[in-house]
Amino acid sequence: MKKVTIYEVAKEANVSLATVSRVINGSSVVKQDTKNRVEEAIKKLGYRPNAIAQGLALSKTTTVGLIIPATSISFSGRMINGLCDVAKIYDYSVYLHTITEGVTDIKEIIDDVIKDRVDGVIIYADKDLDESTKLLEEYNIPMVVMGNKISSESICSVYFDYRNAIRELCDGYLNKGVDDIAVLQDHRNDVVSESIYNGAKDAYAKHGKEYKGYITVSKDNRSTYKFLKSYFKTHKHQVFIANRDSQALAALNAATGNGIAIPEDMELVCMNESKYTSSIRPEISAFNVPYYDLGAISMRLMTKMLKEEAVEEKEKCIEILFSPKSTTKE
Amino acid sequence: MKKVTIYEVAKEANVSLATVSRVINGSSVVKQDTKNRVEEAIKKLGYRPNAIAQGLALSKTTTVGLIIPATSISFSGRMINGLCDVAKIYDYSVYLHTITEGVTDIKEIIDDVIKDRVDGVIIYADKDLDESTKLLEEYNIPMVVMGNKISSESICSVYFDYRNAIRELCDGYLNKGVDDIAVLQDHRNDVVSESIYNGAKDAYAKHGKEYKGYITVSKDNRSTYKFLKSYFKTHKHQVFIANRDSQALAALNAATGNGIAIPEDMELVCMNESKYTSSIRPEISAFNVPYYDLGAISMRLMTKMLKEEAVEEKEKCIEILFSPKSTTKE
DNA sequence: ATAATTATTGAAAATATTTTCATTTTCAAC
DNA sequence: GTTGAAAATGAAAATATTTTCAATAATTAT
Repeated sequence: MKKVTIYEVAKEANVSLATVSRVINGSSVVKQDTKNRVEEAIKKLGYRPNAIAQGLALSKTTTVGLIIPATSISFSGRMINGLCDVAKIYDYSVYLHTITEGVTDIKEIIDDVIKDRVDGVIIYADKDLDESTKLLEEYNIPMVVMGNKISSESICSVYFDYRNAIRELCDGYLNKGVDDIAVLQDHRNDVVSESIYNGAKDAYAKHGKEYKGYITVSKDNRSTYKFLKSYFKTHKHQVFIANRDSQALAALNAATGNGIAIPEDMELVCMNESKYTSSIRPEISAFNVPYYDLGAISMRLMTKMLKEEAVEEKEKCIEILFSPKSTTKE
Repeated sequence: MKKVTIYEVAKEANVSLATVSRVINGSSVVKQDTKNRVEEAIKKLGYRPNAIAQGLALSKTTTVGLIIPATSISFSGRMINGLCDVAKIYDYSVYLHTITEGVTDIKEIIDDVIKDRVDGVIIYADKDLDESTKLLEEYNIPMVVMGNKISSESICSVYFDYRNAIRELCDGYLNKGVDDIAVLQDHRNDVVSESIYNGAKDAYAKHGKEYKGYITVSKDNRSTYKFLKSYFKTHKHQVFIANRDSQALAALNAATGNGIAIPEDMELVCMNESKYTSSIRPEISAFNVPYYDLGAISMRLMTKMLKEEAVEEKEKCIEILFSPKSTTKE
């Protein structure tokens, strides 16, 4: 229908394309008088710059590709939100690509982002990076990895300090003489599990003990409950730490179902506070994991890489805070 | 660094740009022999088409803009997943834009998608559409609305049949003589709340009764629990229906905390089954809301609109299925 | 073998912008 | 009123593709 280009604007304002372009891009050299004329013409004709043509002319698209495992979206909505908010501030558009484990060929996604000529790629990877991301380095496409400590010439990373969080938690318990601490994990073999394991080990080592309280279950929640229901028939711990909120729910229900009172008989701690961990009773302790910040910081880092501002630290470790159950007062 | 264009490929294969373009786009007219030569050249040089230049030449970007309220991401991860999966099949790229209520100016997002020259826009809107989306119609940009029954010349919509779901649920109870059915809702005034209300009203009307069991609370979960904890001190219902899974959790905990046994004293039903509703005990009944399908169907509809295939129905209502608690066997 | 037809290929224009470099205008200083 | 410098502007090339239309090559029918 109506298709207004810079050319029409130029004609309307009686100037050249170059001048219109200068006005659009806020170049300082153009005279106030002509600037006004151009701006009027733009408004009158309803002109809107064409990002595609700009992208072609500049060989730069002000877009970034966000690659995220489908399963992570549910618990990382705030991360996406933070990322998008910051992208908006710096005028970047975000391409979204989801990975379905065992189905998606990551190589295809990489092909896509290269084809779309994104300026940078942000990827959520709680495991080692896929081989195909190497291609991005070859193409000199800056990359930010979220959720994992990985870095190289063109890669920055932002991740949570689970290790320290659980180290301090365990240390606190050990100081009080509480040393039967169990950690529940699914067998995903991700970096969070690993950090948690290492953090606990650290704390035990500090106290001259060996850590053995690691319990592994399937990642399916229904079977988590099932497993724990029978597990708690024969086991009881002083402290029980669950990674995901749904696992904490399962643990809570399985424990109370077996007559184990929370927190009297067993303290339950969840590594990821959520609206679910805060809408159950008895209240449980949880760590507040600032996902919004993860996304926001990652995107900010990306803009720095793209604008070639100084990146003071290529690896940003975000602290996660223990929020004891008392924060949720009735 | 290395920047291979169609021009280099042409030179390498000893053909013209036009021929390379034809090979890339799978045109049938090109001779097998030259086709092979071109394909070899492409592989040898590692050529990758530039979507930006294609976009400019074709005035069509094979991209769609996805606009979604930030708060919806957490419960609609599968929707995004379904949408992206289908987008991938049809070779569309997805731009993601999040709305933070009270903060984001939707007009700016619309400006962005127009600037990016997306071919279509898919928006999750559980309320009426923002005025600024009118601009998309002016620009003839096809639109699919998810979560709300809205349609016009250039707008299709896909939504869940909450109304019928709850109508049948209530009807079933009323048939058994159970008529004290309470519905818990936050005061978001969205289309889901409205459907639920209307569905209940329908059922009661069918039985010649007036529906009055509507309970409204704030949307903050902590206060939901708080509210219900005191509510259940003085009230008790035969059936209690919560919309969101977190509300169901709060209700479950508040009820049992007041000595109301679920399901013996009161049946609890959640309109949105999730991994949370299935990891709690006692088990509660819930509706399985196929979010993946919502996204997938919406995207498929979009591709139809963009390829100008026949769109047989502009409004697609997706059935949601009751999955009684017994499905989660221990 | 030749004309007619069909299949294949290439040249050039079109897509909407930015940017370099050259030109023109403005304005102060002489 | 020149001159010179600085400020403002414009012409044209560059960005990487697709597509139309014309030209050439191959094939078929005569």
